[in-house]
Amino acid sequence: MSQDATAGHSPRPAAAAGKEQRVTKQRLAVSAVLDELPDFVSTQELHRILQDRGTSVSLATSYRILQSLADDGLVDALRNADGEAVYRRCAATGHHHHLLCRNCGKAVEVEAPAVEAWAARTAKEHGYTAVEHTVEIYGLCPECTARQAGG
Amino acid sequence: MSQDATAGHSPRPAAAAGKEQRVTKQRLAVSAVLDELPDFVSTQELHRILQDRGTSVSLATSYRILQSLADDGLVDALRNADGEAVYRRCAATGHHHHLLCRNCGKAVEVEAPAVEAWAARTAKEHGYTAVEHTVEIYGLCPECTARQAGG
DNA sequence: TTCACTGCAAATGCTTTGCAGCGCC
DNA sequence: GGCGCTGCAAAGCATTTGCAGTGAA
Repeated sequence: MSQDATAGHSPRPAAAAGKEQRVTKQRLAVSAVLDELPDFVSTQELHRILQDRGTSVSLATSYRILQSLADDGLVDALRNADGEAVYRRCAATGHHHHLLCRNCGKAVEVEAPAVEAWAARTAKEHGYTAVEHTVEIYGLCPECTARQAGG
Repeated sequence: MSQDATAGHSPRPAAAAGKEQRVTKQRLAVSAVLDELPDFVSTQELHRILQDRGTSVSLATSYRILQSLADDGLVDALRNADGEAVYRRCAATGHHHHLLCRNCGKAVEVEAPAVEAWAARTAKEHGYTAVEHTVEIYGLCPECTARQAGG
């Protein structure tokens, strides 16, 4: 269980060490994309988005910037089910979850106040702090359900 | 969107497919180790333990066996903070979720009847069928919380 | 006997790192 | 002008896969 700078929030004093953080266009580009995406993105995905915009940033640099941001607590970092590192801007603006069709991929955004409350309560019961959660619902959307029923 | 046998529980009918499961000494050895370990082990770790015991099993086979066990719902499978797949014998046989410490990896199994109900209701509202869901809560366990607060 | 399982090693894909040049401060 | 940042490509590592031999049923 080696645990270094991988996931999440290490509340660390900002600007404690002597290393300063330079403002480069690559860093701004990454930050801008994160601002616009409400959900977690993998580094690979973010890199692809940057390419689409023309603000191409090297893949290695994308990794470095995201790690650096996570290290400073400016973004949330965790792993998705595939084991990829995923990041999200820390501000919890419009937290929501997804209802996904496992056949056509269609996604519906859903809110889950009950789940939020449950997660918070459960975590507190066990003494856990700095809590965060992921919830995904997989199923067949109406169209795909009909298609499968039909034949 | 590859979400198959990765994290958590996919309630699937046991022994549904035509493939039978043969009882080999490798499979028994892996199963025996899992029985003795109360916590999550990575495949690499389990492989090392097997070597120490003399019941050496190939690394690739270890991967295959663990995946197969997880596929049959006989073990819990998820990812630790390093992105490694980790497995543990399923204490609770029923459907449940996890409360994970993002610092030390400690896991607590929790039940969430409210979440189950919410997921089912939400899916139905949107006309989704054959529903399944994943829920994970990440936070800092009491010990790690104290450690971080202290210094 | 049959065919799933196993072991080996090469392949895959995400992530990290060394090094030289560039640009922010 | 100094030094952190970037890009490139190769390295590193966990995990997967092809293939042929072995053993469970």
